[in-house]
Amino acid sequence: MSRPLRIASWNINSIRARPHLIEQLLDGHAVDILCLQETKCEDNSFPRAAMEAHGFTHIHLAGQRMHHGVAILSRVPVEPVARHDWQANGEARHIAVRLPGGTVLHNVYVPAGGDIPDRTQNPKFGQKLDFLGRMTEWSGALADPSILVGDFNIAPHPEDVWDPKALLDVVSHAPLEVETLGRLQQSHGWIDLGRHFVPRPERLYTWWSYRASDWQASNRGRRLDHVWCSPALAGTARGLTTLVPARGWQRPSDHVPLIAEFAL
DNA sequence: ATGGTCGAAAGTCGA
Repeated sequence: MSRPLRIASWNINSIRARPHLIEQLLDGHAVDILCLQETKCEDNSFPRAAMEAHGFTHIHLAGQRMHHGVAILSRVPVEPVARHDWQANGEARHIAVRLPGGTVLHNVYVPAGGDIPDRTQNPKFGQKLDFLGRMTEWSGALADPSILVGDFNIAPHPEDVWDPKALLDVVSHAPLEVETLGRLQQSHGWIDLGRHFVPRPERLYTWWSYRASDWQASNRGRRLDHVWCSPALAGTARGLTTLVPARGWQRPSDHVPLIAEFAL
């Protein structure tokens, strides 16, 4: 039997500003498929040749100027299947491909949602909830065995944040958005591989703010990035690595990569 | 402790 397929998910915070991070990830880890969020560039300025030089010859992009943007880079043949616009506003936040064998891989960048967890005071928070609501309608009708990765911008459990009390009224851990994400998870029975492999109450984070003077010493992290899979695929999941040291690399992203292994 | 730091862009804004 061939070795498991390694699928990485990473909010890179501008692909053009951080090509060195891709190099460093690939030097240390065998990645077959790389899902990126916040590429922040239009498709015609994506560093396609540099990625092809790493063997990612199958490149599928949903980018836009300045903000957002997602990409799936693959060494193995994959077929593009969808680019959902769940807000119907043109923002590039989703791309999906079909893997060999038929599993569909979805890469999503959920809206951050602004600062105040109340849609009447903060329309961005309402947009985040509505985005998740439309994802839930979509997810409830999903027939294919699927993998859903990305920056969900929500840390659902108390152990997913450094201080659950301090973050109760902070967007990313507010009860309303956590409940809304829970409905999305229930709509398909999604398996949260982060907690499948690192059960609570162990703490697990994937993001640390740039604003801390020493991210490692203060360790005020949040688990905003996720890999979910269909129940039918749970038995194929072989592991999920959260590459925490990447937060300490040169000119880092504020998010670290997740690397999931599937024996598909 | 309402600052703190990034990127894209050339103002600030979004994160």
